[in-house]
Amino acid sequence: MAAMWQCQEVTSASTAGAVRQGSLRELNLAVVLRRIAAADRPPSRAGIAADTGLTRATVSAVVDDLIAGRLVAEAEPEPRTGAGRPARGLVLASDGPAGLGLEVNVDYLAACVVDLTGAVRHHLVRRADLRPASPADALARLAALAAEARAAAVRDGLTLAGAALAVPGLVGDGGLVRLAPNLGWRDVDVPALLAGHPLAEPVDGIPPLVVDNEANLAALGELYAGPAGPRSFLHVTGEIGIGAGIVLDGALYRGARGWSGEIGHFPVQPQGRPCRCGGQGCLERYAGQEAILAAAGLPGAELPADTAATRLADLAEAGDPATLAALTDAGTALGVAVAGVVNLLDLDTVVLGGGYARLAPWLRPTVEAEVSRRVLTAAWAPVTVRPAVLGAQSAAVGGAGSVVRRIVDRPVGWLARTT
Amino acid sequence: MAAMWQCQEVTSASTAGAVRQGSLRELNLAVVLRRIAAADRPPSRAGIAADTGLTRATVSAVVDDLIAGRLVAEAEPEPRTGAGRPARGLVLASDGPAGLGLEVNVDYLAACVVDLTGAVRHHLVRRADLRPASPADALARLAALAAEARAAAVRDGLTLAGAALAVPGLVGDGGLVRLAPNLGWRDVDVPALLAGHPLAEPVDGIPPLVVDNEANLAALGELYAGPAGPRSFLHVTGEIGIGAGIVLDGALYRGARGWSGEIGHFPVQPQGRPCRCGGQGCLERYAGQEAILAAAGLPGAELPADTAATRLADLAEAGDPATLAALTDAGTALGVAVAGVVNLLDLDTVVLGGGYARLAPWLRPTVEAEVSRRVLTAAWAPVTVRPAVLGAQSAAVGGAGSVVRRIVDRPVGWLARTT
DNA sequence: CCATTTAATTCAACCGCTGAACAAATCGCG
DNA sequence: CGCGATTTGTTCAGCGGTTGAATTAAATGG
Repeated sequence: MAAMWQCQEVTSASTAGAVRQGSLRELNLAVVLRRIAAADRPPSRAGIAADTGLTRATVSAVVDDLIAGRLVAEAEPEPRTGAGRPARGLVLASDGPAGLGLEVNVDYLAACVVDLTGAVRHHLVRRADLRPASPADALARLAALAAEARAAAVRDGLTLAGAALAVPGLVGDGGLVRLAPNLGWRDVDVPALLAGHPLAEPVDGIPPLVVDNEANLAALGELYAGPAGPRSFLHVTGEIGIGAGIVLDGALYRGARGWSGEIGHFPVQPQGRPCRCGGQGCLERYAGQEAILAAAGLPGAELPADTAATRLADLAEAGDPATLAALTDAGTALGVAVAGVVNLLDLDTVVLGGGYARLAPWLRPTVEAEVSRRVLTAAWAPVTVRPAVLGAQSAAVGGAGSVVRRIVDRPVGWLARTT
Repeated sequence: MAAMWQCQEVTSASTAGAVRQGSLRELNLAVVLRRIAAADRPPSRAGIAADTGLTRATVSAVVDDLIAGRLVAEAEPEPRTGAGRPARGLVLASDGPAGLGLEVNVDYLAACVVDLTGAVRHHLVRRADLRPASPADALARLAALAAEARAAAVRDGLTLAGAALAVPGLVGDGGLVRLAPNLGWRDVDVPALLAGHPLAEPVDGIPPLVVDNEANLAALGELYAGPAGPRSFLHVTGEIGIGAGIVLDGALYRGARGWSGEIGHFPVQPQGRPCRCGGQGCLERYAGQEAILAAAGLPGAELPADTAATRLADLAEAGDPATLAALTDAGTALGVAVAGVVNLLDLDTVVLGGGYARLAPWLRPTVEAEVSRRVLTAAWAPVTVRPAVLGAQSAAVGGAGSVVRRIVDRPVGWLARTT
């Protein structure tokens, strides 16, 4: 029950559980819907039947359910192909359920609405320094922004099916934020602080809000962004701390306790600079925002993350030698860590996100150099290093995407709700 | 098709594929069989029904199929509990299918037979220096050993359902060993070299032999060894090279291309000793067998892995200061790497296997020290470091276990074969 | 205009789960 | 010793959902 507050993908109902009579329909609804979602052009019922091995009769029945539940729509203009009755293309509905993605960060609040097709329908950002604000105050402001986004979604005829909140910190069970150092949060019980707000009112016993680490949700955002993207990759988010979202075989890997991705404390210099974690030579001390700013000769200012990346990028573009050197050093440290991870996990793609997305032009060459030097299999299996396509805002989009993805993976949950 | 040669677990038939009418039975056979396999005492039909949510009638029908297929047997002596008709306990059959595990290593060949219950029924080891032998010669000797093991299994009334071969190197598709440096193998096509031998003759289109990396299979061995063991752990195999098998959520993680686990080139000292991989300061150069032997003042002898670990253990037990210092240094380097991995993947257990199993008494304290110092969450989520329960021979046992595990995960494959 | 082709629907048949009733086996209690 | 209580396992009619073939729908091409 507590785990429900944590965002988690539904891989398959049958992995562990028994398969009852009704599960048959439940599973086939998911199979057909996933096929429609994954197709690059609107597939026909007959095509789905041929691909999946189901009968055309079954697919028709399943599709009828999906259309009745506003998850699928028929695409009117179908591409002509040859002789025979023309197929009627099936697409994900763009007026059915949608997901609400929220983000609290050091210097902004964000809310976005993503529909079933993955399109970002609305995106609201409020810039504000949230460090002085209390958690209750920050969440109240976030709730107001969420209400605004919800109103916009309703105007579009969308129904919000749930929400996901991205937080820059460790999240435990029950939506409890154990520690968000840069926000100054510790043991903040988000659902309790939102009590009374619609976001916190369970519908059918399912809380509409999940709370998750921003690096995890940002990685999901990248995963959903490209339909044909890599299925295993590392998404590194560079802010004051450095976090990583790990996607393996198309699923976010959370770790035994949900605390995976702490790449910031990867030892890049075991006898090096001491770190607040108690170790020495952690990546964060070489490629974290503060380290880069310091090396670039900028005052150890309390710059918001976004501003810091922009400032560094401006200086780098202007050719400032200190900044360029700082970025080279940071890229080298990052490359050492990334190479270690790639050696261990055999990933083919590394995504630079958060502040790193903006700095990718300068970080990428050094990271790639370290990777190709240190990764054993790099010679005959190249590793791609690229900036995040969603940029710094991918956490909110990824959160919203995770909501709709859950519907695609288990449509029965949504269908049971409406009927 | 090529992937068939690679050992891979079957998570669930429905994860991707459609669910047809017959899949219902297929899935429920797996559900019931898994439940019997995972139970700590022989469960009854009624108990399984209560646990899974299936009807007693359904469970009975499914169990009948399983018994007819020699996968399950009724345990005669059932523990008395109270009033009511006594339950008839169900156990995995110990006279049905079995798996054959094979291993080629630098200084020995091994074959073992594991039955459905996970019991090691036979275990044959031939010590021999295989580096001078050609791959064809080594495989011929292995085939002879396999035939011996098969004969022993047949005498027990067991039916070999497949075989898995553990190799200390990178394995590609189609059973091709791309590189096994310590054996001196390069691009060795195992199925081709075994042509004509029963091991290489496909049955029902399924090749009976899969080839896999020894670190991967050893990790699987540890996974299967403890029924209540950890579901996510790192299994580090210390030999001349250092490999790791990564088990996440109860499944072996292979990486995007099947080459995960190269922890030997984790950068523990980025500006440190150059490594044959082209990088610098790789773990292998500090905690590999050669490095430890050199630090202990032993000649850079071409010792077999097993002998080297034994020699070092003997010296350490005798209190030899150079050896103790060497093991401390190696443990520190290993601990740095392990801490990095645990930070990244949030694992709760690290298993020391291969040669490290023998050296665990001396390595463990330093590894644990580095882990607790460097792992962020170590304070409130302890990490267990322990030697492999199967010791150095876990790869063959794990390979055999993976064969029977595949049957438990998808019993239809076996049942369809016999009927 | 009609044969051809492909898409989607309809419908009887069938597979396998469901639920309840029934038979089997043991314990408790008088 | 006998009988009710209790739990296990089986039998069987019922039913949900897929199957496969026949049918209708809608377009192309000669």
